Amino acid sequence: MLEARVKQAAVLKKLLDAIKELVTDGNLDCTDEGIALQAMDNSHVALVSLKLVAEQFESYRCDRNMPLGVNLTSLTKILKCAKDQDVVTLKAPDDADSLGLVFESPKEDRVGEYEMKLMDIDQEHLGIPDTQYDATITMSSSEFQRICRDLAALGESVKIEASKEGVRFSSEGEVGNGSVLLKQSAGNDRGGSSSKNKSVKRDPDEDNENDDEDEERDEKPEIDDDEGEDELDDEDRSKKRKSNGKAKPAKKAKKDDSAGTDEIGVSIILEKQVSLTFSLKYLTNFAKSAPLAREVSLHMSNDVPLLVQFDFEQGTLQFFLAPKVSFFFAFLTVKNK
Amino acid sequence: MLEARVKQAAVLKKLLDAIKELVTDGNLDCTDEGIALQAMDNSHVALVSLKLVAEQFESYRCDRNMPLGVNLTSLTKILKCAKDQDVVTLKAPDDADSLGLVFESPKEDRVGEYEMKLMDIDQEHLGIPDTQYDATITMSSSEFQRICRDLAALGESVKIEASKEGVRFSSEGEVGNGSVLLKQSAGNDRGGSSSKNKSVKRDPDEDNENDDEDEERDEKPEIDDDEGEDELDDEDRSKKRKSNGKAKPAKKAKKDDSAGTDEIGVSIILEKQVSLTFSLKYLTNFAKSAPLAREVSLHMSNDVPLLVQFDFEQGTLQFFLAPKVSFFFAFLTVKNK
DNA sequence: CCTGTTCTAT
DNA sequence: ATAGAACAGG
Repeated sequence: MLEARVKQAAVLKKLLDAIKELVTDGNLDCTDEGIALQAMDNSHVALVSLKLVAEQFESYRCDRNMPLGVNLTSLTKILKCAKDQDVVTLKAPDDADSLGLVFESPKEDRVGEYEMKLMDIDQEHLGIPDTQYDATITMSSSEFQRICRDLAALGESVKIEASKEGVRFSSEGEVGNGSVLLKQSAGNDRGGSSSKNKSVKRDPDEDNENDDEDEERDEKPEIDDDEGEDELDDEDRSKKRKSNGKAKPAKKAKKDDSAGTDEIGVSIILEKQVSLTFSLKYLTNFAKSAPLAREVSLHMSNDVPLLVQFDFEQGTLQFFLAPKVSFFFAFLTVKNK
Repeated sequence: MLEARVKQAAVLKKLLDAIKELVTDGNLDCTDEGIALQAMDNSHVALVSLKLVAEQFESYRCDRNMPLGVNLTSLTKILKCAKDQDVVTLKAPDDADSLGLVFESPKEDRVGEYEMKLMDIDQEHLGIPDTQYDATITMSSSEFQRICRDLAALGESVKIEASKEGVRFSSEGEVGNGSVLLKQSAGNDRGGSSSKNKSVKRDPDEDNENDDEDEERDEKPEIDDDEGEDELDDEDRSKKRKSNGKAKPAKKAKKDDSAGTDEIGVSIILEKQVSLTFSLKYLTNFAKSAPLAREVSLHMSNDVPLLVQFDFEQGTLQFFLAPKVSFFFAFLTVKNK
């Protein structure tokens, strides 16, 4: 059986607001590690991957793996019946054909009990390669959302160009053209923009791109001084980012944040310059996850699907989208061979 | 002639927002006691009864009884021309074929004068029995609204079950089932839940139900200790509640409110357990009156129309709705025989 | 955290 | 025109 307790209904609500327009049905894969959902979007262009880790539930118990086929529209409706600060308990017996949800007000004077019918969903479990990306941009999620909204007013697609100076989003359309250039924050220029950060994530055997890395280094020797330290930096940063979901006190997620302020800034970890074009329709949809996390990271390599990732306290939400010249399925399967 | 002065246009606006969707036309029955409106809803399923008492107007004068047939949609339009704190004066000569409305800004630097055409409406004046109910639930009007909205997302109808532990609203539908249990507030458990409260409202000659009352008493002797006191309690409480409309300072309407806080809590006065099913479409409509009053009271007896009542400073707004097994008209006429 | 307001989408 | 969602303020 499954019994998972979530402190704040708000998290689940935001999650569903974030993905319900992209995916209408999906399996909640419940294991002892947590709850995951992975699904192609309705038009099979984008991939959504959600992970809620068991440790971050208030309590979590899952005796055996079970995929719970849920209609996300229905689940959204039911979650609307919870107040933001209600404690949510998800319950499903082993042979469940329905998912139980209990919403308890903090004062415990109000209990909502709901039961949602489940459905059988044939799950093509998609292998997502743990790719290394040529460029990783970390920025304010709300700024990302704003840019997508703004540019969507102009055109259908956006070109994202990442260089070490910054990242440029540009779009063209009937009424005109537009572009937004975000400069890398000063502080991040030190910690980011160079090659060492990524080496943390990179598999040691992927050496083919190291030449590029060196090239990049040569171009900016002045920012490579504290390389050894940065490896630690990066690990540290990602930890903090994770615990940073919507918690206000943990504002200085990056210790190397430019100003001592709570501003997020833009950090670019660049292996090599990339320039990719994506459908704004999808990006704006991804950007709806902004309420979940202060930061978003965009992971890009040329001719490879974009990864848009939101790390929040309870887990991670990832969106994959093929560039307009689509290698998406090739990309997805390449890793499994 | 009629000349009635209302301190705050906001009250009238909220009133019309509350009922205009249910009733499009109706007679404003003006007497020296105040202004009343009573009408079946458009589909003749629910009954709306509004009373504005003369004493609660800033000034009130009505020389002779006159029914003013108004189209509530038109009245709503005209009231939109008033600011919330404008002083409203309703004027109608004895032979009126139109109703005059004057909106004066508090600073008296702005005067709006409007005239609305009246219509002749054949008024079947419906006798509403002053029934005693088996269960009376008092709760936050906004919570009531919330619950109706939530459950309306699941199903067409709601079952309301009142017991001394609390009240349960439940609904079933395609996507699943849901229920909300509100526990009676601790403090209210003392004042409520027993039989004596209703004796305040009951006509002395209605003795047919007293047997039931005694039976109920025998079943729960432990809560009958402070009976004599409670009669006073109830009178006191209803007075306070009435003066409580939307006035923020008068928060502790119930002196026996559980916490000393400004929370409303749930109070249940139970003669015997009831379980009734109602159309959520109508309840959500009734719940639109929430802005008028912090509290709403639900009065129920088995197989008898529900009374949903909002008491506000200037008067009372009542809604009657037959349970899904409809004895409504039988109920309405039974008292007139 | 709730209320009131505004905007948008239907 | 209305109702829901997002936002700001208290």
